[in-house]
Amino acid sequence: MLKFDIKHCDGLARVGVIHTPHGDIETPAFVGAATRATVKALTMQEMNDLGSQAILANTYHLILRPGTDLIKEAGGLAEFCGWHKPTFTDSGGFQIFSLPNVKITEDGVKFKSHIDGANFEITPESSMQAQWAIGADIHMAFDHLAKSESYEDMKEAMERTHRWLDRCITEHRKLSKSATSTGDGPGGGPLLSASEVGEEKVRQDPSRDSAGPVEQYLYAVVQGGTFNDLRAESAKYCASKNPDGFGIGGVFTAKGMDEMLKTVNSILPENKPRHLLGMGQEPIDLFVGAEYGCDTFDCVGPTRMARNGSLYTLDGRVNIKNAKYTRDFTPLMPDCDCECCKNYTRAYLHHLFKTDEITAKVLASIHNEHFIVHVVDQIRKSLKDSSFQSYKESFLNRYYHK
RNA sequence: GCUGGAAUCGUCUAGUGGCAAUGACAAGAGACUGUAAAUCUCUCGCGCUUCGCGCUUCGUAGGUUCGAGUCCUACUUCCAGCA
Repeated sequence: MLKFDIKHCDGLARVGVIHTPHGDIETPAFVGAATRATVKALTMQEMNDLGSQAILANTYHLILRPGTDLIKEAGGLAEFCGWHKPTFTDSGGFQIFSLPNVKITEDGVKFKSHIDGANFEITPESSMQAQWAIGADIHMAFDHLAKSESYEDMKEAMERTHRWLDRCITEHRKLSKSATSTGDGPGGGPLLSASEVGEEKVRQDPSRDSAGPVEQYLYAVVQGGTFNDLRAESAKYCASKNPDGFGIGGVFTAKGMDEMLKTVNSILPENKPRHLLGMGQEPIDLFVGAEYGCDTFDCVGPTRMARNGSLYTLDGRVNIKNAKYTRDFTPLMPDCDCECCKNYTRAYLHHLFKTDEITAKVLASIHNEHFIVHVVDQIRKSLKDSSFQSYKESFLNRYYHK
């Protein structure tokens, strides 16, 4: 079972530590989105330097390219991409449901690769197998996203997610048993990573289904959309299955999120970590998420917006491509201690974006990722010293110009 | 000097009698939440009461025509070939 220590509580909010085979995550924490085993525009060294504690890769993308067998052969995700800290994988459910022409059956989902049109099928079982081959520390159950916001569709998606969760858990246990019974010792204990076991040993053991750590963990995913009765039902069901932790999925805006999280996180067991899937583009998402009991977050927003020239500051987002920054020789954010703000001016960033230099996206991504990671770090600190409410109020007032 | 060819929005470009005028780039602005996203959208002659209306535009000046960026004449400039 995944070890999660809670150090401090304040209402639903909590400060804790998730102990993974690749190290600890101090929570609340923002997890970098490394969909294709890379945080776009950034090296793992840069991610480490800006303070990131963990990354999340995507099973769907890695199945298509380079293929999960290749990642297994490489020694698992951490070895493959050079990130020797905690890793998550998303199941691929969310991506597949956003593709056109998907065929959903009770068994699984048939779809065409967005790259070359090749036919694929992912089932709860195959998603688990793929995630074990990738070998991240924490896996997400393969869930079903609703095709619309309607109650009927949400209910259907939630119920299928629950049935699929049962299959995910069965398959996960099977794979876990297989991993622990093939020579690497039962459990191996925390902090026993593939690299510590020894690359050669891992690579030469064809009987293992995973090249990652011997212990890998599964989060159930809570669905139910904006309907609190469905959320409650989903949280109860997921909790009853006793997974290692929980993903909260299908959330797209901070509006109404507080009530939803109150419902869900009051039901989920307190002693297991909760990951709010896909939220964190807006600082308010992180404040509300942490306040109402979420421990980790991931979001593509910070790096995507960085690549598109929209940069976070304490006074709100700045579109650095705007003409008004041509002669602005001040740092993007004077109080920021990221590599970008410490060394470069707005005018320089503006120039790099206008000339479409790769460095523009690199520096912007360093800043945005650092900003969001840092906001969550500050939330954690403020919860520890009981200054959360005042920090939240002053930050949000300034950021959203209230 | 002769003979061809060319001149259209900041730049390049489409246009062959119904046109405020095509496309690209540049420029200006906006969007982005478990990444088919280094992507996408909007504006881009001027002015308004802006799902429309008015005005002024395709080197310059005339002409033909109901109507001209498009046809004719002259001129200006540029390009190519020949002297």
